[in-house]
Amino acid sequence: MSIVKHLQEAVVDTLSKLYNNTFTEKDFQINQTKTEFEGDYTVVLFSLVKSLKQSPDSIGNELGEGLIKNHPHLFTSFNIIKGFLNVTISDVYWISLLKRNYHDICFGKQAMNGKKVMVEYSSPNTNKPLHLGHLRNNFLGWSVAEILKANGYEVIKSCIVNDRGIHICKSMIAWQLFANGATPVSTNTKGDHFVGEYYVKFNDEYKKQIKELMDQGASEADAEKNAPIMLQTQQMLQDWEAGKPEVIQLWKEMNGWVYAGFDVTYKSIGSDFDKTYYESNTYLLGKDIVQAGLDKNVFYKKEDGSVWIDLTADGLDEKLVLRKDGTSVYITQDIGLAQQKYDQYKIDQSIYVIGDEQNYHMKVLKLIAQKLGLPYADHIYHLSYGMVELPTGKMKSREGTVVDADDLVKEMIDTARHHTEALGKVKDFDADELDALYRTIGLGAMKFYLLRVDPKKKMIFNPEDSIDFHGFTGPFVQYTYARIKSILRKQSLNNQEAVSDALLPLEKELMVVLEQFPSAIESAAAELNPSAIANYVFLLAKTFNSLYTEHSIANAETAEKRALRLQLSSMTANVLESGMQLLGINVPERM
RNA sequence: GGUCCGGUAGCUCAGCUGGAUAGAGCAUCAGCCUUCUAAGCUGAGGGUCAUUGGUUCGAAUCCAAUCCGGAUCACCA
Repeated sequence: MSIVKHLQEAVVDTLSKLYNNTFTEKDFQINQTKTEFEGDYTVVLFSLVKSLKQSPDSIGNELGEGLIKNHPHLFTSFNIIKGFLNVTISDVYWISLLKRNYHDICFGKQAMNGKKVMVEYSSPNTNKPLHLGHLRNNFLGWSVAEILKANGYEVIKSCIVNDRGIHICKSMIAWQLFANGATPVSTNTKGDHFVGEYYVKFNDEYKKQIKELMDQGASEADAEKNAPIMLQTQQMLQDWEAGKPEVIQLWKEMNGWVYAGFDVTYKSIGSDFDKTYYESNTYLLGKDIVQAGLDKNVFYKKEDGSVWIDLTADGLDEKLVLRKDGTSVYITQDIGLAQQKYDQYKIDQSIYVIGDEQNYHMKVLKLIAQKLGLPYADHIYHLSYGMVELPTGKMKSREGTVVDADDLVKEMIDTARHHTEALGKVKDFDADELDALYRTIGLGAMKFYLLRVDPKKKMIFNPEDSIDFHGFTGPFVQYTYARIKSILRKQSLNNQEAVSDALLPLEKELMVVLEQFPSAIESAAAELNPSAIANYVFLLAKTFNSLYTEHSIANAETAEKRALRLQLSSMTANVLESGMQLLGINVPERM
């Protein structure tokens, strides 16, 4: 149980005894005491003033004395300043907490709770390579999965690959027109980049044709509709749906190139999935659900045969769920896929990591599921994240400002190499060890940079800041870990006399932060917010570094102090490692 | 226009279930390596928490209005 919970219970209990009434933890507030005052945690008394008809100071005195009398092992002293009751937690409490947990690499994690969650993330299109936005998505999805696991959930990571549709046909047509049979192998190009080039070529040609048609007097709308390359693409989509062998053959081949490329990228950033869905397999799902919805009068059919749902009563619009020709739309297959996920895994919760431009769509999806009375409807959760923008504005492929994932990874690893070489601390590493280290640091910096911001908010990716390895960054935390490990390699951490007379302020401060790790994991899971972990881990590293510079660990004043600080160091290293692991970031033993 | 999200230091962000003098990092300036890794530490300057009004003992935090920015409202996915 956390110290805050202990304190809440103690206050409730003491208030009840003192004032012969029932209280709950909602009747008062507990905060961490500000550093300028004496004490560890603070009970805010104002809310009690009215019901108890006493001044804050008098309540504080009675409560403070009661707390110490009833819980002498927990609290040692108190003071009251302007209506705030500052309570000091006993060193005995902190030291016994330390003793129980300093060697526990699972500190803060919950036992399995028997619940299953699916986290869907990444969800790439197979017509172009992954970019910076995908990286935010991937890191978020991975981290949220780890955070949920730490809270006792069984997690299934899934990915839906957008492998069909008009956009895929665009790359295919362009390849037919312009490639002369070139392949990734013949051009020595990574498969996803190779295909992406043809997607770009399509758009260039398309624009050219539109301009030609307009020069001949066509309206813009007509030109867009009648450009030969667009007509060819639409024909190809129909051929694909009809299963025309040579189209299917080309589609499979080009998708194969892209998958090979994605595999490399996923491997390099450490992403993987337990289950991959392909839209080419799922796009017909959901039609039977539409029929069931018609039977239940949740949906209605217009004269032309198209099927709709009226969501105007819920503040949304009328939405199409089936075209007049009977083919399904985006939302139809999403309902179908949601059903399939539930049928296959009997999941208790389904989390979708999708950008906030789809807030409306996900709202509609959930609402439709609810209206259909589907059992998983209430457990659909859209983890909506904001766009990643550049200091110059949005990324635009047209202007060539899209930050490619592979390029960025490479750049980060290169930067890590430069920094490491300049510092020259690991000259004895062999080539493999160095590669692994550069990768750990480079990826650590990148993941931390993208995860440290609240997912809901759009964020600015500043290339210069992102390769900074100082301050609020991944390498800062990694460095702190490596420093501790360096000490622990040289010092034996035998399980003895860690008792100390009194914790020094910096020792206590570190202990207080360490104690908050379980709460940090819990609230990160409740909010599905990895940035809470990033902030926590940074605070912990910073607090440790202060202690480290101020007090010697290996050469402490006494043997007891030495044991205490070694245990604090060990626990800090464990928590840093666990916390970073929740972000999908590795920590190096040396750097 | 409707709906949703955001606006906090020069920049990037915390803080938002109301609490004490609004916090970090970067950048700027001044210090600290003969001792456990200086990718570190200590300190300084830097704020009309978009604006206005309301609720209250107390508002960056809650409510309302306004201004600014973004997303979305496709028989695209």
